[in-house]
Amino acid sequence: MGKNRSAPTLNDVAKAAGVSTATVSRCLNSPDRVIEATRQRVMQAVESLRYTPNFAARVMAVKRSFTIGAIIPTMDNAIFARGLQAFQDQLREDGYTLLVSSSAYDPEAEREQIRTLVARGADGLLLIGHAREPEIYEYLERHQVPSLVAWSFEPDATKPSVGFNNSEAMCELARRVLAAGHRRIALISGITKGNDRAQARVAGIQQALLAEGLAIKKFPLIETPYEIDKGAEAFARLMALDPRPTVVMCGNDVLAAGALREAQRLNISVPEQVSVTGFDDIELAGIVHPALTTVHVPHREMGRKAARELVAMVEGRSLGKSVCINTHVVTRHSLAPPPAAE
Amino acid sequence: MGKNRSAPTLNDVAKAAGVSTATVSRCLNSPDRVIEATRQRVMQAVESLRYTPNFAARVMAVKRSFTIGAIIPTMDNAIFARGLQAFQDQLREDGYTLLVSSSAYDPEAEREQIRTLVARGADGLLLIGHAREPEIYEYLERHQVPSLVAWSFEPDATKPSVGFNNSEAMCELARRVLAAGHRRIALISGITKGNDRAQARVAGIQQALLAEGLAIKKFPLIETPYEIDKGAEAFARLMALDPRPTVVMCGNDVLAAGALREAQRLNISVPEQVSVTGFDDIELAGIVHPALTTVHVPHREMGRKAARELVAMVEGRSLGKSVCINTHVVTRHSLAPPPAAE
DNA sequence: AACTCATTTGTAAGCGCTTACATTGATAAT
DNA sequence: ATTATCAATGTAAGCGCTTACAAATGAGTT
Repeated sequence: MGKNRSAPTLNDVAKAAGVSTATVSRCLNSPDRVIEATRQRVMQAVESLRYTPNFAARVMAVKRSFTIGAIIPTMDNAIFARGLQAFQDQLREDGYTLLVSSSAYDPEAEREQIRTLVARGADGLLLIGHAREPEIYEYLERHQVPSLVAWSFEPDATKPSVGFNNSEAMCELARRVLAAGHRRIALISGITKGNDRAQARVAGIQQALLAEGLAIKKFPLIETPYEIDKGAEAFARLMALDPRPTVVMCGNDVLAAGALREAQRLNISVPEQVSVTGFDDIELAGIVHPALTTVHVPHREMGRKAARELVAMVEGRSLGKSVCINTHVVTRHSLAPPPAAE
Repeated sequence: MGKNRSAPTLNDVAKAAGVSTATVSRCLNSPDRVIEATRQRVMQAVESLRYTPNFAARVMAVKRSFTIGAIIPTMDNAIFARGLQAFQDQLREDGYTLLVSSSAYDPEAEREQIRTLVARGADGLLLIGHAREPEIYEYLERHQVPSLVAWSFEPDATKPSVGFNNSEAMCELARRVLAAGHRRIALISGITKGNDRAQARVAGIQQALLAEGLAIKKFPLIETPYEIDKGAEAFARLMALDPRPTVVMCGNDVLAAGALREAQRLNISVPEQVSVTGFDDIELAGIVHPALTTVHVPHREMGRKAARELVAMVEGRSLGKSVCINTHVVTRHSLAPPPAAE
């Protein structure tokens, strides 16, 4: 019959089933508003034509996409993977699809991606961290796209957030470090510019120091991208310092893993000679040698809760409630008292 | 002025600039088909209204979405992250957006996702591995969506593929293992059902054994999901065997990392008492202790090349050419000759 | 029997954009 | 002066779907 080679449309199905397009649409979207007999006929046509509704057309018609966008700094390492997976799982349960893109920690790229996602009709957006040009929030406002911040908890910020208190978490870890007897602390932080999580973690350490009323007002601090090799490099530099720090706290587990690798290369034994700590408690933390003492972040819980809240916002059931996720220090083997010799 | 609260449309811009919608559209899509003066006026209107074109509308009008979909088995660990990142980077360079979703190694879920992506108007699809119901390929055919397989290379398969020869790669590694003197080999494989990569890797080992003309026709084999804990578990079971294997080859680095962790817990020293090998050479491989002897897969290269080829297919410049990516064994410390004592 | 009301289905408008085609006005060629 | 040509812009159809509203049908009420 020289059938048209292109994909079947609602119209084709309607013709095949001998009904109107409206009826077909109803069969697909609210089956109970159509009588059993016709529904069967329509469904059969759908089957035999292998019809798949055109999403763009649907979006245009209903002005909803059932899509949530997420812009994460990177997909390259595992930091965001677990939380995002949970986010997606919960979203799917609620009937939404996740669109992910990564900004490579570049604010300009992030802006671009936000625009793209909005243009694509995302019903809501998940953003990582609060630090962002106000203009972006304005844009989101104007386009009426609900958005939520994760990986950070700041109830007073512009946007609601589902996350954890980075500074407090790190502060707690620092307290343990101090309690172990360390006084010469060094820090390998992620790049703090435009990254409120990294900033807060540094601040957390300062806070702990202050609280102890110690004379230590400053400590060696290296900022570097969240990459294993960078962590290794930074560690080497720190070890060249005189006096050498007795503990190297790291902005996350990836940096810590790098530090550990370098320690091994330099024949510096951890934790006997130098202690190392991480942050995140990703899988890596339990695998490296020695296993990392780090801050455990319940990423999955965070992901799920963020999804629930964002969906509630999208569906108009919430105006955006912030949720604080509790972290805790997990003690493994990379932190021990400093060497006795002074 | 009681401005409409909803997002501005092409029409709004047109009015604001005092031109027709066609002209605005041209300014945005083919600026040279419009005179400088009007363009400026239009662009200004775009700016001041903070206009973002509606993607769905555009897709409907041009029947192209400049979107590529990818369905990967999991985002939960790093196996696919690097390659996918490279895939995305190259795609962006060519003006396409990537939509990722994960199937959790579930064929049914994958089918679902494929339909979703097609409905969303993906111009092309990236699939992992060849093993798949023919019905799916039929569906893709019917919807005229070009698709490409990655992480596997099989020039004779239904779909073109950009990947590597899993069986040959593993065979080469097995040869090294044999050359080191091992005869009691055990394998921790991923689940082979519906996973041609896992199957091929097992086959590669069998091949190596056969080629050596050895009497070893079978070897202990445990299939388990690609998770660290599962790798650890499997390793423990293998160590309980009598006679105990002198080497445990693993289906990928994640399983190997688990094996290593368990070895440490059991106080079995690697490689002195038992050797362990991985596959993939993800970052993890260099960090664990001892560092893994494994198969290096140039994931980034694969990602980029897959993107290039798929875009070429989408743009009608190619009918689908398969590309083989070369892997090589990287020698680190987890593989050594078996203990001398027999 | 006449009427009301609910249920099922159909009709057609409209979502925001692109683009084939029509129109306009200016310049060049005759 | 007249006409052909071309560049810049406008007009309007249509992409595939949903849904407000209308129409038709049938059951229950009085």
